[in-house]
Amino acid sequence: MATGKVEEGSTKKGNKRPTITPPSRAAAVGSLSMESPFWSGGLSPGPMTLVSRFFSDDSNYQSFSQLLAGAMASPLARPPPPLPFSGDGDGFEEMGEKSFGGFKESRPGNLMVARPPLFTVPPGLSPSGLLNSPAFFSPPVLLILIFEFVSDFVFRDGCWCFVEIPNFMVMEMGIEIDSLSDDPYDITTLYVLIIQGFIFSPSLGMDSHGMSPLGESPFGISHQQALAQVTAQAALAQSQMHMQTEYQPSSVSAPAESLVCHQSFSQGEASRQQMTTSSSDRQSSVMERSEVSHSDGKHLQPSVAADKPADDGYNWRKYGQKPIKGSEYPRSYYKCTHLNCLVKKKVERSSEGQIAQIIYKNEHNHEKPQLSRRAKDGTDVNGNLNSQSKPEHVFQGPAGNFSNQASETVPALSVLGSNREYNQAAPVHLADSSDSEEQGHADNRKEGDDDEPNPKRRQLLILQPPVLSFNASCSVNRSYYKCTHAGCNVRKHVERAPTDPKAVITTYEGKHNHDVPAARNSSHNAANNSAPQPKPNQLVTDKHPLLKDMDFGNNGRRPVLLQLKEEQIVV
DNA sequence: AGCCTTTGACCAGCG
DNA sequence: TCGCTGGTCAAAGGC
Repeated sequence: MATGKVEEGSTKKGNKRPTITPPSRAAAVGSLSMESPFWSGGLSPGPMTLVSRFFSDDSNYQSFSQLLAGAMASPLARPPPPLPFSGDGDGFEEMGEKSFGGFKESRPGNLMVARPPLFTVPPGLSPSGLLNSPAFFSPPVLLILIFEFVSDFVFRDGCWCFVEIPNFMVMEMGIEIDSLSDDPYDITTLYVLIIQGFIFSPSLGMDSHGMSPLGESPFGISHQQALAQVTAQAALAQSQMHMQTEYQPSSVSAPAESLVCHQSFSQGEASRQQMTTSSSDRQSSVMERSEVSHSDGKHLQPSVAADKPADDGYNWRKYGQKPIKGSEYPRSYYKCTHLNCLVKKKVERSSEGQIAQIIYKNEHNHEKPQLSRRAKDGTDVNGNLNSQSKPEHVFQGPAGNFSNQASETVPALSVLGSNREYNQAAPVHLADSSDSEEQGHADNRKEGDDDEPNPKRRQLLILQPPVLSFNASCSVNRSYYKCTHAGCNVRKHVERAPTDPKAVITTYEGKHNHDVPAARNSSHNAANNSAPQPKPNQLVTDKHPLLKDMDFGNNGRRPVLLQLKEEQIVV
């Protein structure tokens, strides 16, 4: 595949870190054509291929939207889904036909870059080069940018600009481009594949093996590797949901606490980054929330590479570690710090430093510690019911399965993260999977005693992009809304962020199948400034502490919120 | 001061 | 019995 090559750069520690060289213009030009090798062989390109194309410097193919356009125009493409909502004149309410690279594609009429860039890359630096920077983009930041606004890069006015594209297009692309089913999980997978291509490849690329069917990705990470990571993340989220079943209406989605929370990055590295003011601020706002510090140059790796295993809500004390043959990462042994609790867990990491497996022994004989006090004194103050870990829970990464077995296999990734393992455990909550802070943010939801995860909830968990879960403490101020439109099952879950009473985490479930009730638009919108146009099954964080300093240029154009009926649930 | 991590040593099981 | 590996202990040091 001639999309680009991976070069090696050196890190501060002397480790080689791949850098990305954008593919040649010639290679990218043809990508616009349906007859191009991009689509040749009847095989649709994988996400990494898309990403590589996306990073092309070719002026004729510089927009991610165009990639999407190509996907939309694929003969395999399904008809675009009906717009779930009408916009606010911002360009989502209309579908039009535009021509890109000589073919027509169906896309919103005003999808073109019409507003100031939301994110700007300094001139002379392409997104690929930008992402090559050790910590320019912390995963959470980029994920937020992408998931929150489903954005797009275009080269404009000498800068790479981060602009907005409709969410549904990406979803559609996810289905068509990668020949994935219309299973939302697959869609999510694609999401993350793409994003991970942006974010994680430079570090993961240190391991050059792993050729995807499409060839080695220009990011040094194979499709399978990325998929494995995504799978693991989703599985982790699922497992955590399973293990931490809360008192929560089954129909209400739960934040995927663990997914990205395991994403780790170096705060110190971040602080050294020289970037545009806006981006810097945005990043720092997130970085400050992350306790993860990777001074070893692995900052760009998935959170799972963090020193601490994914947060599971309990406090652990490491009591030993053993070197593993063939791996530079030792196996770590942890004990639950709760008095008389015999639960232990061992954490094994892959050759890349990712958590490959977490094995639990015994059951907790206590409630899950509550975040705020737990981190301080280790006291379990949880007044909530909690479920017990099954004896011998086995959390596995990419190779694991999600089934509930005697040896339960659950995703180790995140991520996420000690909260550095938004397998806070990766939030996508942005916490890191460390047992302190992240746990502090970790969900303190009550664990249920039903061993069988609610199917719907599981689906929602997977559906949610592993990005915006903040391990909110949901024990208080947990409000639920339901769209009152006949036949519309969209629900909204609003909860306050644990760290900032002004911050609200809004989770949408479902997709509106109707237009916005015009009469309600203005008033409701005014009353709910935290009501972005809901994206299907997407976690939307409104003025969350992690985002409050982030100005995405979305002011004044927030989509109106559909009428929702509040379902106050008192726990 | 308390908690945690690190790390070397010890012990047990297994081939 | 020996060597290897897994699991644990406990002292030392850091935060």
